[in-house]
Amino acid sequence: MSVTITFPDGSERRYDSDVTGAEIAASIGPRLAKAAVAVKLDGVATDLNRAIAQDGMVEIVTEDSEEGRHVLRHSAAHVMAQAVLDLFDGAKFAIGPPIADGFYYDFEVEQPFTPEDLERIEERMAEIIAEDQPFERDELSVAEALDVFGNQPFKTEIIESVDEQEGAGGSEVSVYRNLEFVDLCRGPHVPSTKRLKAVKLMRSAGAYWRGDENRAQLQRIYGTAWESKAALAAYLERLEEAERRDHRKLGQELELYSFPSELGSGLAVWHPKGGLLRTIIEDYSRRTHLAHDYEIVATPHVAKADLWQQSGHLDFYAEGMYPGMVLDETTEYRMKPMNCPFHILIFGSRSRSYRELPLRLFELGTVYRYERSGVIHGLMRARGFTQDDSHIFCEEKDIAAELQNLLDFTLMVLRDFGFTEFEADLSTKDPEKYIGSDDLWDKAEDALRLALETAELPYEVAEGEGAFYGPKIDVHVRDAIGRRWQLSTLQVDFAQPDNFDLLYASDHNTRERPVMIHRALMGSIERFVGILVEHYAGALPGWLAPVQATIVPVADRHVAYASEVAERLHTEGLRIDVDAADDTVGEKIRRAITQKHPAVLVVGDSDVAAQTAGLRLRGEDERRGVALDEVAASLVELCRAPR
RNA sequence: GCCGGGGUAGCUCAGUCGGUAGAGCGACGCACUCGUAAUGCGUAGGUCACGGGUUCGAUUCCCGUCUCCGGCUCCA
Repeated sequence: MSVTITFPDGSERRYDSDVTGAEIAASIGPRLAKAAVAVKLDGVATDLNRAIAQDGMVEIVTEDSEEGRHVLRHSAAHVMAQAVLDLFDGAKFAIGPPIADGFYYDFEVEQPFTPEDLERIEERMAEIIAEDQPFERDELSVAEALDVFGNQPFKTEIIESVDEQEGAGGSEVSVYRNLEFVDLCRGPHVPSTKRLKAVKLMRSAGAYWRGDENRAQLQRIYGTAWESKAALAAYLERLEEAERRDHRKLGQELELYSFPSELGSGLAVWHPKGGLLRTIIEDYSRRTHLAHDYEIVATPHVAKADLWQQSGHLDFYAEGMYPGMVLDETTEYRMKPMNCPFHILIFGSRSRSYRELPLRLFELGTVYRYERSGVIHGLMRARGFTQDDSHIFCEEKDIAAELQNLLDFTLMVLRDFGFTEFEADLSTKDPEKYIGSDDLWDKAEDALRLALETAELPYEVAEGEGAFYGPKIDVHVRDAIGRRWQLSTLQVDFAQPDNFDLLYASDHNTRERPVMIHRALMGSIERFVGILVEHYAGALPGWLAPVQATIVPVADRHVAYASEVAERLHTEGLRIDVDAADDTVGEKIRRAITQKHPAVLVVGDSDVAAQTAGLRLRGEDERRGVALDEVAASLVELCRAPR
């Protein structure tokens, strides 16, 4: 008997029946055999040592692919559990999947793991790996499995719930053994533990069983595993790079903002340089909105609780709001967690005509949300922040055109700030929970889809993930080190116009309900600044840099000339500092560079004589003796705002 | 909110097995007047997060609060 195997390139080979993936890989080449960690048979990943009994498509999964690393990490998770069960008597193990860049395993143990425990576990894992223990697959009946895992309550629960993800499907469950250690698992795994060449434990943390905070709190250990020591080192370097870019650290070093504990958690103060950066961004936001036919409004930070009752926020969102302030023992006020009700009141302040629509109200609106203490993270997740928020009131027939324009506007803004890679999520109707007619939903979803396709934006549909009041698009960007951030959100809302009984007079003089679009492009100014700082590692482009150039006088006698040069450049609208401190030239240059200023000018005797300066642009070598006009032209070009 | 780990000078950190503390950088002063990523010397600067307890004595041990970090959960 023989089987015909088809490869991804379309070629075919015949093998003896019951050939294994390992043998197929070996028949193709020794390098492939060495790199193989699993095999995909008709798209389903399985172990290298399983016999293939029928014709099919075969793809060898190698350790340097994402799928291959997945296998490595899954196997590493087993080895970690094995080590923990070896070292900690009575430890119960729960689940241990591969995740992006690593893996984890959850345990129930007497005491939380200490850093020293992690070292011991890592050492034990190294021993297990060195022993080259084979991973062997076995299929057990439910009864057998319950017997094997009799003293493991989490495993028992998985078996009883017949969780296919964890290897328990139908009447059989699959398990993997290496030596005495056995775990429920769907596989596949590497053939033996020695294939794990670069494994490192990262940290431990609390986590809930099944992610449910009402259930047992387990101890999770995170680890990472890679195909080689070099790949592991590169990953650790990436983590360090992310740490170097941390906007909380850079914000302090560059004197942009801080979080005084006297204010309370999640509340930032903006120092002069950060305040300037913010102002530049806000000015950009206002002028581009005005240019796109938005009208700027302003609204207060508090409002009567009744308003939030009417908008529904107090029913659905009370936990996220600051508590009430009762005035005169009768009236309760709340900090605003959103701007929409205010904009709605402006719309409803008088009768509206179809001639005014779409009516686009824009506000840099500062809102306050009582985020749970554990989730606060610098500017990324704060309790007070300013949205570049707008509510667009339009006729049903205009939704498509409006969304189209809006998405174009959104991408323009994101590109202006230097982002080039975008991905979107389209969240659609949850058939269980929605308001508004199916027809309206279909129209809105079609309009969102069309807008995405016209903009050639790659997107994924999140089926049923829309809010009950309408579908939405979220736009994500990739930053300089490949991280994904959600920035913009465009939401269609069929509910609030109803809640507030908004009407306009149509061209037939009938009263019609407008459709509302909520949208924020940067999302929150605070968070946007945080993301920019991390994206640029603090080295902001010229137009955003609070100080665009520092002038360094070589000696005291050059300070006057330095000030003249600064004056000259100020007239071009440039933001220039003169560093007249009593330090060496080297020290002042170092200071300007570590402060990430886009340009440094050095002026000495020869520059005074020739009306020139030494010009050193970020990342470039210095040019000596550049004429001031050329310096000015060069800096103006470097610091030009996108619009 | 939950689990774990922290909070010592402006910053980064060391230290005190319970007897009220130290470095580097920064700041300030003096000298130097200097041409490309740290000039030298000196000085000041601390309720050891806050409140309570134990103790002859607490920055150190215990409890509580605030706050930060890493996760979990959450982000209408």
